[in-house]
Amino acid sequence: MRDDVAFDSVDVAILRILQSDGRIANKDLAAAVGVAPSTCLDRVARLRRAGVITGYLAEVDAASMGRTVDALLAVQVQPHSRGVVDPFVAHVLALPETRAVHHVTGVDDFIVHVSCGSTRDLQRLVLDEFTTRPEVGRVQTHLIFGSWRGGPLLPYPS
Amino acid sequence: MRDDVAFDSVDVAILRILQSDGRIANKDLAAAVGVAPSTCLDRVARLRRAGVITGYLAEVDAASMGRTVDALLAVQVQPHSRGVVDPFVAHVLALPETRAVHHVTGVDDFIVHVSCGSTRDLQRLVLDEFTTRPEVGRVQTHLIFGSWRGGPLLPYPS
DNA sequence: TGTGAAATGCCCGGCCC
DNA sequence: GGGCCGGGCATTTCACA
Repeated sequence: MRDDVAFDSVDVAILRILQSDGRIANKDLAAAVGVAPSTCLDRVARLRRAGVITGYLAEVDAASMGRTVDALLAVQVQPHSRGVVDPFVAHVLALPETRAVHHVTGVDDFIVHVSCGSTRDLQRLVLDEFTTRPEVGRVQTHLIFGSWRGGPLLPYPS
Repeated sequence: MRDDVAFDSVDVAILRILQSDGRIANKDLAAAVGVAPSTCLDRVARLRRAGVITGYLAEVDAASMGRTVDALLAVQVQPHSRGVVDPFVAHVLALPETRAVHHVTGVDDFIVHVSCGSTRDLQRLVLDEFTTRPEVGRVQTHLIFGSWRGGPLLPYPS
């Protein structure tokens, strides 16, 4: 990012491991990538400072949080101007059900990923928080049967 | 998950903080939620064992990895049977550009989030890895202008 | 919840490429 | 000279009472 330096094989190995285990001990990470612990610590700190690693976070099981119904909402917004788009995004991000918002090209303007407790909660969410808003046109609800995460993000082309 | 025990305010506070800083020192986490470090450590281990916390991971800046073009691909698959769906998902998950796959209801069967290096790479990806496959029907490409993540996942209803 | 031993993180030096 | 390696101390973790 700030440092547009190329990554060597050690950096790539570090990035791969840290994306699947963000809490691995530096000692173990160093052993896994084949450098001394002090060197490994320096590499990780460098990647962090350069903005390549943006943060660390715990992943939480949605079902444990009472979220059994996931959906993608395809939303049309009118007019498609900044004065309307920015408040809409802010409103959606403030909802406790919102997992992610994507501003996209195509017939629909936004794809919103939400997690609800039931289909009834989902219905309430769509009716009370989306279709009631004046800037919101059509809302198409796509229930999610299942989701999978891709592999770690590595330098492109791989 | 396995332990369907209710969360108290300390658990919720822990889960909120860990979802934005997965590498916080146990000592600091304990101070932030207002319990002794030993107690806090036990709480976190309990949440981990119960399957509420599923893991920890580092977040990586997509631009640093050379991914400047994100898109959502809406894919129709025929026939919509397990014998076709499972290999399709496996194929998509094996692509280095794939960030996430959602199996959804509606006109389209899958929404695939991909990160490419350029629009040219995106074109290649769609043509070589999706539309060439016999089970894949229409593929609609929605470029992503911008994305936002929702807040931490907390017990529902909040 | 508080304490203590073991382990870890991390700053420091010198060294080699 | 920039990055890599090993030593030493402060900090943290984690089992125990």
